[in-house]
Amino acid sequence: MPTIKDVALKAGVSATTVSRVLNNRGYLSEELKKKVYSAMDELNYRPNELARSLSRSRSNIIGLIIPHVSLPFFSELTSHIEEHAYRNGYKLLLCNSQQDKHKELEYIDMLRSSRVDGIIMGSHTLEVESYRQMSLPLVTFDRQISPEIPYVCSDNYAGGRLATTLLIEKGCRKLAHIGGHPGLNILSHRRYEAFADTAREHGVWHTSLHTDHNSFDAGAYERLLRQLFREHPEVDGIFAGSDIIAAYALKACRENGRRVPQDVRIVGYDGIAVRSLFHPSISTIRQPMEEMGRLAVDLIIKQVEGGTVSTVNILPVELEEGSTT
Amino acid sequence: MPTIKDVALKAGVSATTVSRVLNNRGYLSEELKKKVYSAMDELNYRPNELARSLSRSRSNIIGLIIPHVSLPFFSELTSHIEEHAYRNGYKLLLCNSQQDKHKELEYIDMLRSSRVDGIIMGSHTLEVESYRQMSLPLVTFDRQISPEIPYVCSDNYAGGRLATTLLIEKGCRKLAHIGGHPGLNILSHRRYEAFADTAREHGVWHTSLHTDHNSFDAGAYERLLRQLFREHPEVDGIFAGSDIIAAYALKACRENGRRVPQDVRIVGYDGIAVRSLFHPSISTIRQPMEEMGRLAVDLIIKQVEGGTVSTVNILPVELEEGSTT
DNA sequence: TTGTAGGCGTTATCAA
DNA sequence: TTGATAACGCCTACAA
Repeated sequence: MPTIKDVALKAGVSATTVSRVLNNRGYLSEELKKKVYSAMDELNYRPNELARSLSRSRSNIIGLIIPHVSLPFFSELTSHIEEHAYRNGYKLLLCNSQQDKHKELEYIDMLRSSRVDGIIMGSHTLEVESYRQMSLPLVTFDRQISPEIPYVCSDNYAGGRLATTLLIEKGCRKLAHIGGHPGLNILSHRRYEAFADTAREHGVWHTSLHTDHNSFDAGAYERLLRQLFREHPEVDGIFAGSDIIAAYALKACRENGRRVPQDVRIVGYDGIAVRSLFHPSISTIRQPMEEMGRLAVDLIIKQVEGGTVSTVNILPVELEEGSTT
Repeated sequence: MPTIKDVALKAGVSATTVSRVLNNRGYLSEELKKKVYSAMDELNYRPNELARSLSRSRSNIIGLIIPHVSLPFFSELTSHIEEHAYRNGYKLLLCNSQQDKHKELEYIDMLRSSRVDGIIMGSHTLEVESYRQMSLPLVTFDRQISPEIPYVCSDNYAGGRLATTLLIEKGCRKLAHIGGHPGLNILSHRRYEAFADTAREHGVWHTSLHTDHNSFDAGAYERLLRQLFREHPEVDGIFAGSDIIAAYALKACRENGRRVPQDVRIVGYDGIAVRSLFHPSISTIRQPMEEMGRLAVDLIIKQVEGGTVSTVNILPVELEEGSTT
C-alpha cells in the first residue's frame, strides 16, 4: 500500500504538504492541490487511519456493547446507531456481551485498548464503579449509572401508563405484567411501576411475573406464561416488557385457548418492525429508536469534542394500536 | 493514559522488556514478569492497539458489510460472526450498506483506510472488478464474484428442491415462488432454479414473482403478493425467498381469505429465530447460520495468516416443518 | 537476558 | 506557502 511519502515523491512535494492537502489545512494553491490529488489517484492512495488515529490520538471509532444483536430491538437500534455514526465520520465496533459480566468487562477493556473515542452501552451488568472509572465518553441505554454518565431512554413511566390505561379502558380487570429481570434494568422497571400505579388507581387487580436471571431465553418466557395461566387463569390483560415477550404471550394464549383480543388483550413495548407480521398484529408502546440511536451517537460526539451534555435524556413514547387490544 | 514507557519506568526495565513480557517473546524470568505485570496493574495499563496495529501492520479487525443489520437474517448472522471473531481475537467493524452502491463503495474505502485485515461481504452491488482490485482477504455470502474470491452459502439448490418437493407432496398443484431481485444475488437465484426444475419434473404449474429493485422494502412484498392473488387466485403453494417474505405471504393469505395450510401452503427460507413466533409457525429451509458465520471468519483468518482456502463453501440446509405446510 | 535505535504512517511544531 | 523534525506508542532487528 502506498504511503504519504510515495504520494509526496510522485507529486514532487514533501510529505507535510501532502498531509496538508489531505486535511485541507493552511493555504494551498489550486495547482498544488491538483498535483497532489492526481498523484493520490494514480497511486490509489488511502491514508492509513491507524497512523492518523495514533498521531491525533483520536480514532473516530465508537464502541457499541449490547446484549445480543440478534434481538430485534437491538438490531434495529444498532442499525440506527451505525447509520448516524457513519454520517458523522465515525465507525462502529460491535460487541455482543450476551449479558455476561465477564464478557462485558473484557469488551470494555478491548475497546479501551482500541482507543475508541467513546462507548455506547446497551448492556450493563457491572458495578457502578467499573463504569465510572473508565474515564471515556460514555452513554448508556435505559440505565442511570451515576449522575455524571448520560443516559438515553424512552419515557418508560409514561409508556407503562399508556399501556395499562388502554387495557383498563378496553375493559380488562385482571392484569398481568411480564418482564425481564427487574434488578438489572432499573429504568425500564419504571414501566412496571406505572403499570402498578395505574392499576391501583383504577382499583384493578394486577400481578407481575419476571424472569429470574437476565436471560433473553425464549424458554424462560414460555415457562413464565404457562405459570401465569396456571396460577391466574382469569387474567384478561397483559402488559409485556417487549414486543417479543408480547408475541410469546400471544402464542401462549393460543395454546391455552384464549382468544386475543376477546379473552385476553395484550400490549407490548418497543415497536420493533416485525411486530406487524405477528398475528394478530401487536399493540405496542413505540420507542423512538431512530432518535434514540441518533441521540446516543450525538452525546458521544459532543463529549469527544469536549462539550458538556445533559445526562438525562428521556424520549417520548407513542401508543400504536395493533389488533391485540 | 499510561504508555509502555511509564510501565518500563515503574518496573525499572526498558520499554523493550515490557513489550516482550506483553507479547511473551523470548526468555523471561518469572520474577521479571511479575515485576512488569504488577507495574502494569498499578498503572492500569492497556497497550495501545492503534500503535500495535500500526507497527505490526495488522489490525485484528474484520470489516463486515451487510445490507441492513435490522433484518433478522443478517442480525443473526452478524451475531454469530461477531461471536466467532471475538473468540479468535478479532474485532468487528459493522457497516450497513443499505444495498446502496455508493455507500458500499465508501464503506470498502473506509475499511481499507482503517486497515482491516479482511472484509466479509454480505452485500454486493458493485462490479466484479471493484472486488478483485481490493487485494484484501475477502469472503462473500451468497455470491460468487470470481474464481479466486471465496464464498459461503447454503445449498440453495438443495433447499429449493426440498421446499418445492414438500409442497408438491402435500398436494399443491399451483406453485408460486416469491423472491427478491434475481439479478443481484446469483447464488440464491438457484433456489428458484430448483423450484422450477422440481415443478417441471412433476408436471406442476408454477410461476415466479420478484421485486424490481433489490429493496428490502416491506411494501414491495405486499404489492407482489396482492398481484399474485389477483393474477393467480388458484395458487395453493408458495415458496418464499425468506422467512420474512413467507410471513408477508401468510399475512396476504389471511387478507385474501385463504386458510394456511388448508388452502395455501407456504415454505420460507433461512430459519430465523422469530419464525416460530409467527402464526402459524413457518415451515422453512434452515440455513446453518452459525456455521456460515464461523466459516466466513475462519476463511478470513486463514487468508490473513497466508493460508490458502477453498473458494467454494456450500453448507447443507435442513427442512424444518412448522405449521404452514 | 536485556537494552538501543530505527521504523510503522501520520500529524504538529517551528523555521525558513 | 512549504519543508525539516519530532512526536504518537509500539515492535523488531541488532548489540551487548
